[in-house]
Formats: sequence, C-alpha cells, structure tokens
Amino acid sequence: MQELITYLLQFGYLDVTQRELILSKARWKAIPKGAYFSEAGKISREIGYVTDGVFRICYYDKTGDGFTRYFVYENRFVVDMNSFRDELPSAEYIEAVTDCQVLAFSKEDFTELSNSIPGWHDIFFKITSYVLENKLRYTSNMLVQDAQTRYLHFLEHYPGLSNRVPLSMLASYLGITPSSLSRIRKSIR
Amino acid sequence: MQELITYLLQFGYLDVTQRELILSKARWKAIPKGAYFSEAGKISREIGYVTDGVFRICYYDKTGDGFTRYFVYENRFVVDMNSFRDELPSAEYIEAVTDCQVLAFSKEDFTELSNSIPGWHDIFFKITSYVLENKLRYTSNMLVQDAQTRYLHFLEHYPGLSNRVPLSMLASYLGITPSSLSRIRKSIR
DNA sequence: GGCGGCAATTGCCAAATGGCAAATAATGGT
DNA sequence: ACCATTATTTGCCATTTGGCAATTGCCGCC
Repeated sequence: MQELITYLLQFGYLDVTQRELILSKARWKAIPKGAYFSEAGKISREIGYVTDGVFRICYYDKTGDGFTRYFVYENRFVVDMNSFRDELPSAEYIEAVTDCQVLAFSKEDFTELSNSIPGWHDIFFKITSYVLENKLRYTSNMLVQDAQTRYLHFLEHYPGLSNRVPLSMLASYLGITPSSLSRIRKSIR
Repeated sequence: MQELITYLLQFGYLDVTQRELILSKARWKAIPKGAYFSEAGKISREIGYVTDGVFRICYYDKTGDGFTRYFVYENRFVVDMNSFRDELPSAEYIEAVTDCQVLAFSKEDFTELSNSIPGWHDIFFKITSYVLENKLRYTSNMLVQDAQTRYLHFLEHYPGLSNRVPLSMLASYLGITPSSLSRIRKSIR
C-alpha cells in the first residue's frame, strides 16, 4: 500500500496523519480477468489504484467488436472520471485484461478525504490533468505516424506490456487490424 | 464578457459577488493571426477564454513541419495546463489561426480567484477533466476510422470550423497529407 | 494425452493513403 | 491593380493497410 502513498506524494504533500487516513479508507478489491471494474451505462462509484494487473478502457460498436482506447496498469489510478465525478453513466467499459488487484475508494470515502485533506483536490487535479494531457498528446501523435512506428513507440513507452495483452486488443489500440499487427511483428523479427 | 460567466456556470455555482470578482480580473487581449498565445519551451503564464477566433495547439518536428494537435475556438479556455499549473516550460505552441480575442487571467489573478472563491477549484477540475476526457475519446476514435470518416465527423462535430482553418492544418489534425484531404473533399462534392 | 475453441499467422488481392511534381488558385504586400 | 508568395488541387505511381479465408498454434478442459 506504500506504493499508493509514494505515487500521491509525486503530486503534492501529505503528512503522516493524512497518509494514514487515506490508507484507512482503501479497500482491496480483486477483479478477475475478463470482469469489469466499471461498465458503460452504469455509474462508476469507485476509483481504483492498480497494484497488480492490466485493465483496458474500451467500448463495443453495434456489431459487437471491442475497441481498446487505452490500457491502465500498475501504479496508476483507474476510473471513468466523468462518471465518478458527477455520478453520470459511464461511456465505456473498464475491463480486466489480466487478473487484477486494486486499492479502491468509494465515492463517499473519496469525498470525505477531499473534505479532511486540504491538498486532496490539488493532488487529483494534477494527476487528472497531467495524465490526460499526456495521453492526449501521445494519441494525437499516433495519428500522424504509420502503424509500425506506432507499434515501436508502444514497445518503448510501455515496456513489457505487449506481452501481457492479447494482440487483438493491442491492434485496436493502435488503430490497425490484428492481421496487420501480426505482419508488423513478423517484419521486425 | 457575460459569455464567460455563462460558460463557468455550466460547471458550478457562482454568486453575483464572485462573478464580479472574476470579471474584474479578466483582461482583454488580442492575438493577431500567426502570433502565439503560448510558446514551446516557455512558461504559459496566462489562461485565456476565447471570445473570438481560432487557435491551434501544435508542434514542429526537426524538419520544420507543423503538426496541429487540436483547435480551440470561441467559448472555450485555451492554455497549456501542465505549464500554467506547475510553471513548467510548455511542450508546444498555441498559435492564433485567425485574429483572436481572449479574456486573459494571469497566474497571480487566477490563484487569487482560487483563494477567494471556494468553488473555483471544482469548476476548473470539471472543465479540465471533462474537456480532456472528451478530446481523448474523440482522438482515440479517429485512430480506428478511415480518413474520410474522420473528415466527415470533423465537419459534423465542429460545424463551420473547416472554413476558418487552412486545409494544411486540418490535414495534419486529421493525420493525413494535404493532398489526401483535398482529394477527399473532391470526392464528397 | 487428446479435443475443441479461440487467438494468431499467413497468402492473396483490393482499397486507401502517401510522395512527388506540376498546374492552378488564393492571398498578402506595395 | 500587380506581383510574389503560398496554399490547394491534381495526376501518376509506390507503399501501406484492410478484408477475407485458410492454416497454424496455443490453452484450458475433460
């Protein structure tokens, strides 16, 4: 659980009492491979800090094909922020790609922490805007690159992740078909 | 200036005194076409509410080619949030694509508002996370669509904008070459 | 250990997009 | 209004990627 505190401290100061208060609210939660942490159409009532495993944020089109928008893995928060913040239905699914462990905070506990800890807001503002800005920059850049470049950047930027997620999910994240990704892999070997 | 208040009220409540305080801090600023509101490498010390004109957030590669990541136009805030928040160098340029007018707040005034107005933080947390989440969703979706679909979605989603920005900037936003966009336009007529 | 089902690879061909260069149109400055 | 410059369009062809189907590989289950 110390990892969570270390992560939070990157974004703002918390004294020992505050750290203990935070940890006292955290609840371990296991999400088995294939299960959802949050579902489209439902309100996301928990925010999770991933201690083990990989999630993907995804949606399904009318034909049932799933599209992976991005992956969330160890030492990152996972949540549909729009849904969690305003208690609105989620736009998409958060699915465990592997068996996952998270430290979960309910909306109520999160709000209480936000009332008890003056810097809480700031910390989450920083985390949210920093992470989203970076994801957005990364994703926009992908648009102007060819598929192989995108794949190589993925390998660099998320070392080890390519071996933890199915090729089909990675392909849809990269915006290409599984066949194309398979061919790109072959051409690199 | 009322537009700014109307915009803010979408994200949280502000009483009359607070509204007046906000407006008292706002400074009109004109940015002529081609000028920068914020530059890569420099600290973004102002946040602007666009009342007139179109900006693009962009960067340049080593060969000097400019890539447009997205456009910001009337009734939206424009800022490099990572730079403004933490006073770090910006990663990219904010360039006026047309002559622009903004209501600008300095970092100092913004901080003062944040100290005087209890809901200020919440409002900006909502705006930032909401806008970034949506942009990110929109951009990831573009990855899995073909160029013509992306262009048609752009026309739908940003009506009128295609006539206000040069084709070359729109092409790089869409992740295609100017020639390809020109051909797509032709094929639609 | 064998079977069934899903995931990944591969071949073949079609469609989409890029690269380059030339032609044309639009724009800004004087 | 004219010129110079830049933006856009277009043609031609190369490259990339997709679609589909068949094959192979992998993994869990009995």
